[in-house]
Amino acid sequence: MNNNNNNSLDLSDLAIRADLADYSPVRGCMVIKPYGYAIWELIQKELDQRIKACGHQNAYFPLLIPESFLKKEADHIEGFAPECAVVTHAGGEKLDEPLIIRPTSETIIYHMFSKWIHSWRDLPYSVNQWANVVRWEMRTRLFLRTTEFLWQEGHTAHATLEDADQEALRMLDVYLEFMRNILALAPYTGQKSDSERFAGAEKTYSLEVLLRDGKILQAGTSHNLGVGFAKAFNIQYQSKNNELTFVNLTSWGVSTRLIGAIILGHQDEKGLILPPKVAPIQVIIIPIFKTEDEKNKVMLECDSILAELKAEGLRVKLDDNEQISPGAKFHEWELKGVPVRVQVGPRDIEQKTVELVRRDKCEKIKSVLRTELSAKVKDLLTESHNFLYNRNLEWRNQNTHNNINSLEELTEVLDKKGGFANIHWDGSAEQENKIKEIAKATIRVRDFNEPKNEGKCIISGNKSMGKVLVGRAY
RNA sequence: CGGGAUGUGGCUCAGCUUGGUAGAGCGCUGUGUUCGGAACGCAGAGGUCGAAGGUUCGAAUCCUUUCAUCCCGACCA
Repeated sequence: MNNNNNNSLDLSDLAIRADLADYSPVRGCMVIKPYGYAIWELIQKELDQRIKACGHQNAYFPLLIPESFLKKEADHIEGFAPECAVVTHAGGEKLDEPLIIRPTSETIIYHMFSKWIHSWRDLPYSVNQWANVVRWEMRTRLFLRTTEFLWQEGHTAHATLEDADQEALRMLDVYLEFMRNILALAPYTGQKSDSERFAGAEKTYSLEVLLRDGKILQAGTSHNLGVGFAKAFNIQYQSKNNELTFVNLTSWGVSTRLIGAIILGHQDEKGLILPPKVAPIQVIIIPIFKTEDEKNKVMLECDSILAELKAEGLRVKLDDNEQISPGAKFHEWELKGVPVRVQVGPRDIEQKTVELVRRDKCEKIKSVLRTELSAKVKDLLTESHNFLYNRNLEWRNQNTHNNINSLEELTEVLDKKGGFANIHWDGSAEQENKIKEIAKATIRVRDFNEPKNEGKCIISGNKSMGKVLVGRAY
């Protein structure tokens, strides 16, 4: 209601002004508008290819889950019960058993797995689904935490815990490659602490992105579920030596939160900066003219540019709205984060050139020869991706603080600089709680690339088996 | 669920203290001049002031109740 500040880092305001989404009449829910949904479709397309390349096929499981299913795995129900939306009435009558609107689909999928998996020959078994889920979160934020959100959840079953672990790590790697090469983001990857683990999992791995405002976003997770769910849902197979054995499961997912990661990971004071590979419009063409004669010439040129860039396979749009001035269009398309802008005016027609502007650096490239346009635009898109990725990587590295030796220092550095603190922690829940309560931060992950050097916990002074990344997250 | 704030044309808000029957900017419609970084003129359309009740000759304004939203915490992809 009262978004009257000009803080460019205000996500809700930006998402709405850039026309990605709007609030819905239901608290915490959002309407994803065409421009925002187009980003999601591009994310889906790229990720879906990668998931399928791993041998996982798509399927679809129902939205409604019997309440009793959630209760079968003790940790799972404990973790999810408070945030479930429950259907108690249907067809004008009270239901014998309430139905849960899925907050995630482990239970229904594993119920089906128990019917489908019988032999060691069935393993590994896997399925992925693109779906919506509902979690009644207390506080919501557009794209980062909405009551209903869209995601992809993959589920696999394996003979051994090691196989499951390998799969969970493989899918984490898929996400990492995707985030680097498609979203131009450089997350840390690693393992979660026990308290941050998914409800019902043995191990949870995650990707943690540093945003422009110094806060951290968990952008995706991959879980090794062990045999917990298999026991709860009785998923057993006959091994080669004819023994009934529980399977080891994994689940992994990323959501529309990735759009939040893109917005907050790349934005600047002018608005959105979309990574070229998921930009619904990669190139916007702006015609500039005064007279009718100029208009004819300029529009003819713009049409030819549009056709040429389309033929190159680029996502291009010609902004031929004559009601607003070119200057107004510059601002609008900058707000919307279009990576490359092509400006064509009478001067260009005369000189057989165009003017290019790249969004990431807001840099003008004047007098590009018309004949070199396509090549130059493609170069710019590649450069822009690299620029955004490197900026995010450097931002993360510069804001990873390694020399912190006390809880006070931890709090101070997070207050002043944000980012990640890489600290020794003794592994106890007691010290972890102090980090939460005093430094107002959480243990994000134990970074895979951090050498496992012994040290002393910065709080207790007890022995630490390696550093963990701590920070303030959304 | 605690703490804070706000509900007035599509959007951002003024008006409320000190009641007299609603205003600005932006946007929108039409039109003319503009157009290389957010153009301007003219003419228009659009509001039971979140809801209910009360006080009053009279309520956007005062009182009571209620609903909703946003921001800060606890919870989470």
